Amino acid sequence: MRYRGAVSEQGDETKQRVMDAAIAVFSKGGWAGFTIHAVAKKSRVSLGSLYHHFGSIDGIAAAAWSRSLTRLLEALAKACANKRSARASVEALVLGYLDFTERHRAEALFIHASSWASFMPEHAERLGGEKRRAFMPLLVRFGGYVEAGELVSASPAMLEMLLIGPAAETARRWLSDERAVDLAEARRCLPAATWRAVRLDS
Amino acid sequence: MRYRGAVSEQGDETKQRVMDAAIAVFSKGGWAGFTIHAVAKKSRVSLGSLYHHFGSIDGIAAAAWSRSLTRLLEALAKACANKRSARASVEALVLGYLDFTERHRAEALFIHASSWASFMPEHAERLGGEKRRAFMPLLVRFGGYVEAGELVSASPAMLEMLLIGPAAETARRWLSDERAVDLAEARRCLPAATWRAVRLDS
DNA sequence: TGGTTGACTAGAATAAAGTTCTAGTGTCTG
DNA sequence: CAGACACTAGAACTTTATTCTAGTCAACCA
Repeated sequence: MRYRGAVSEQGDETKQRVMDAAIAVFSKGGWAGFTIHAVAKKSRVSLGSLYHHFGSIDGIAAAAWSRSLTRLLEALAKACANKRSARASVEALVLGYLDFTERHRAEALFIHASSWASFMPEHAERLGGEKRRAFMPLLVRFGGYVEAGELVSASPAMLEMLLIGPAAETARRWLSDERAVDLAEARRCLPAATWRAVRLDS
Repeated sequence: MRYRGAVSEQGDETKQRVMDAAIAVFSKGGWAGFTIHAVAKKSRVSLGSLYHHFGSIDGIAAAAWSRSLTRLLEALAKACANKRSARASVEALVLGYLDFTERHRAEALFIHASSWASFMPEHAERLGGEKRRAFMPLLVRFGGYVEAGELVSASPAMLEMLLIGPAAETARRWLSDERAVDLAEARRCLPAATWRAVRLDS
């Protein structure tokens, strides 16, 4: 009694376990340690299953990246969800990014270390689309503030750069060297600075 | 009559050619095509020489990354060099980043695609140090503006995030998909926005 | 109920990539 | 001139990614 539709629960569980293992393996040894054998061993899934589910080691990385990014964006959407003002939303977004980075270090590391341009063509396009879709709720929210004249008028893409640029750069640096950046200071400094960059009236 | 000090000109030329080849190879085929055999073929340097000069394929990537980053930071320093005001410096920095990205696409791609955390321990520490050193002139300049009360008071690291965060994020996006972001709009929008984020008095 | 199908698992065999090794060449230096 | 040194060369070897053959197991159906 294990079937439900075309894909079994067991297969799905296996996939989740593989992605968990991939992130753990990468987190411990970087690209150098990120081999399909290491992922197989860590997840206790055979090579055959790995290739059945993911097609290649890039496929594993792409799936794990995608899942991690989705989680990050969900966390950000949730962080802004109940905020009333544009300013509160912006600040919650920035803090949410920093929080996710600190609380889910391995996943954040994986997101930043493996930009989807690195997985070649086949994955790149699909992942780009997924990213765009996952970003939608945030774009809608902040697009609304632009319409309402509370944020600078700019294309969604530009707004995104201004909103997450400093937080993303900070996350990157912290992930590659925790001493390089003080997250506590970032939490104090970045939300207001980001707000200054995007608010409409000075 | 080819010697000058401990290292020959010929060896140095070879190294440069290898780094050029590495960047070209990566630019064309991403990580998937980035093999030591491909770099050897493209640069027309033998495997023996490659390993003599760089030690490993990671060593090649690290050297190319380091050289590219140095060039970027030199371009940024130059862009700010003759600017008098804090605002002009900030705006020149942002525009310089976007210009470098567009004019040296392959190198910019390499910088962003291979964050030094990816090359494991041995390279990571050295590269971190090199980056910090190369950043020095900019930190001094902008640190001066902080002292003078023209920029928000923040640690050098925080200031760096605010200054290059949005431009770096924009570069990343443009490099992975040129349609995703409009560089012309970025040039219009980011300098002023970055300035708003870092200027002291509102 | 017993055979067929399809998702999934398993790991040996193979192909591809990274690294090491031995053997040079040519130049400088004592 | 002889030894040391920087560099070049590519074959041999090792490690890693991928493919292939051979299963197991649950659902479905004649």
